[in-house]
Amino acid sequence: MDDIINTLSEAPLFATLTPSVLNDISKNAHPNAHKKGKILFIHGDPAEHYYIVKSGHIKLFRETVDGTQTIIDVLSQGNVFGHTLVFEENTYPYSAEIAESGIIISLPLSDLRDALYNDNTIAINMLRATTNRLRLREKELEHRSTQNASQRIACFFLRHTLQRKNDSLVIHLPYDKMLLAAHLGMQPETFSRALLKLKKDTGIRIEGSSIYLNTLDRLSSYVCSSCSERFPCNG
Amino acid sequence: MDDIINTLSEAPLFATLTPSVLNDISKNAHPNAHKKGKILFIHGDPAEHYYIVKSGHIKLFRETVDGTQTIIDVLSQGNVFGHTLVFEENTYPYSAEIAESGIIISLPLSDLRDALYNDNTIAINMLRATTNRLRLREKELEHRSTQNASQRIACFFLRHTLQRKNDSLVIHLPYDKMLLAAHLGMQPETFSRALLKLKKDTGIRIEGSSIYLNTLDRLSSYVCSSCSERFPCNG
DNA sequence: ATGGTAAATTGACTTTAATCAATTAGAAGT
DNA sequence: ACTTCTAATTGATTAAAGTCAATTTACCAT
Repeated sequence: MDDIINTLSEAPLFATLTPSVLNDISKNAHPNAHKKGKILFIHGDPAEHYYIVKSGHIKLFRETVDGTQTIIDVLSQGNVFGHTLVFEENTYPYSAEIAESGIIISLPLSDLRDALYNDNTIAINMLRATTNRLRLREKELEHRSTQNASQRIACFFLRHTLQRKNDSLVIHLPYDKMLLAAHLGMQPETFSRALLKLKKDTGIRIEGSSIYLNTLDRLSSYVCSSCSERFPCNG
Repeated sequence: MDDIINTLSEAPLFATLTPSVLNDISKNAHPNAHKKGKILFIHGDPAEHYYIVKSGHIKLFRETVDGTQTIIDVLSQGNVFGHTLVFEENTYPYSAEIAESGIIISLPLSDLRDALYNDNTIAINMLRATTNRLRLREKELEHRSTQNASQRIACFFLRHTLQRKNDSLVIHLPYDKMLLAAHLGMQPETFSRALLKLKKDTGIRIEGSSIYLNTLDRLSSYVCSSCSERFPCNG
């Protein structure tokens, strides 16, 4: 149980909460091991739980009648999802599937709802987090019109290295290329060709799912020239 | 001053607030008439005010070094913007320009900040509003990959008629076609041709900036087949 | 180790939208 | 009404990504 509280308090959403509030929120938390392919919920299901990723990867997506999938997001360790459905009787606005096996903690929305109405810090934290996410989406939307396929891939690499805060210029793709392609809004074939072009244009080295960057400078000038923000951004 | 309070209370963000809180928030509100082309603030400026549109249209946008603009949103009567910068020392994440002359009310972020930390309902309202906006962006992102130019235009028409809640099947474009094209993420030339195609495909009638729809059915089956939501959606 | 399955790549081709250039239509101001 | 400037349309062409099909590669289970 301490373990769960620890995981919770690592998320910015809950970081600043008092131990007693944290306890309230997590009293009905359950960690579950899930295998790749497992569906957690489907777009339109009544929302009763929200989740925290302890390990593995989750794919949030929606699909049209004819089966075309769009990836909303791919979440990894520490990310929270489903918590925006805290209001009233709500349904999930997307489906969630385990993309890489791992442990997911589920928590009842009702507990969060209670805490939210009682404790202003939770509301403030959630507002802050949601605003950040909104900013990310706006930037993503910008990128879809100003950046080509190769640039979007390179942008992902840059953001990925910045997030990890390590000086290493080696990237190990966190999940397979098909999913990454979908996440970046392109076909696998396009991804493959765009990555090749990126290699030619910037001199990065590619070995399977390991990418070796030479310098961040080279990449950032390749990418960020067609973005409204300067490198390094808070992507 | 009553006038200002009225405008404020029409926004969902402030609708449920008590008169005394509303008063606190609006005590330093100033309505200003602005002409088309006027810049309210620029991406990167320190954020000190947020705004409510009383009339006219505001274009929120960002631009890359080479001058390419991306439209984040086009706001009209009743919309609030800039309020998400309520936290700490922040800078505007986009620029705002008057797209159609009108009256804009400016309010200091500091007043909102004070109210936000004191009154949980404001935080909750803002969270709700921001979550809705996030959902819209997610859907927009989906549309960019699943819908073609004609469908995106038709989708705009549908959402526009639904919002107005009138039975009339006549649409008067709220702002000029160049801006609408940019808002939908396409070039003016593409817009022009896509509108022509939409006319051929669905039999709508176009007279300058007036669009006459025959039925919503025809349009919605044309559009919503490549969307993950059924018509009518909450777009 | 190996056979089977899915991912990834590559090629050929099509579709869609962007771009460049020219013309026409419209609106605002004098 | 006329000038002027900008918006809107249309045409011709190019560029980018999607699609369809065929291989090759990588990985998992036995």
